[in-house]
Amino acid sequence: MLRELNPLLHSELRLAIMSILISVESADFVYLREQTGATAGNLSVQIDKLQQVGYIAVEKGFNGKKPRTTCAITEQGVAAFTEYVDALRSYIGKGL
Amino acid sequence: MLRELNPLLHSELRLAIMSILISVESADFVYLREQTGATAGNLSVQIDKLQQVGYIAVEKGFNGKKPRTTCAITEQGVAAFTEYVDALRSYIGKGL
DNA sequence: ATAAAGTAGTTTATTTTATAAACCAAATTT
DNA sequence: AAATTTGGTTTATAAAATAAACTACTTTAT
Repeated sequence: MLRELNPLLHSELRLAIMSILISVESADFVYLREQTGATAGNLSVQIDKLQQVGYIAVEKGFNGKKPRTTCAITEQGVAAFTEYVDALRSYIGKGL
Repeated sequence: MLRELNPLLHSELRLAIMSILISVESADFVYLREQTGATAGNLSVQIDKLQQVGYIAVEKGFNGKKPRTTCAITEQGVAAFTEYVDALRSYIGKGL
């Protein structure tokens, strides 16, 4: 009846990152920090985790002279996110 | 855009407890343990937390000679749960 | 009657996670 | 050239989740 919630996605910040990336092709570190309101440290850690499990792809390059970290969701990430959302349904019912 | 998720409800087990209690008038400890698959220790702790913030009411009585802990969601709990679900929508899109 | 096992939990300890604080390197501003 | 800002990472601390151990009975078997 109640499905299991992927603990990697069941975290406000990681969920926010995924939620943004699923609708946006790609986003850089600064944009994600602004949109989520997270501290840079926390964001850095959580991006790392999502990358390590293959839910997002991270590219480090430069924007002129400034470092620039760009993130994009992967196929695996889309699948995991979709399943997470589906599992959530078992908790919150249709009516709500 | 992305709403904040009540951290008290953003926990798989506490969410499960609330999800069950919102549709059931009342449920006892054993039923909750069975339905959630949680260990008794974890369940005990999380029930305590939900009670301390007033989201559920806990009654300790006896069923014959056996101790019996009964839980029910409160009005506050319903409100909090409803708002949590609403906030979730900002992360997962219309699909829900 | 008593030892063994089961029920219904709570408390304490351990592990995991999240968050914040401190730091680094380079670029920009004053 | 000092101070500040940008774009992060690393390390330390706080908070959570989980498991293990324990309490206090009750039931069953011997």
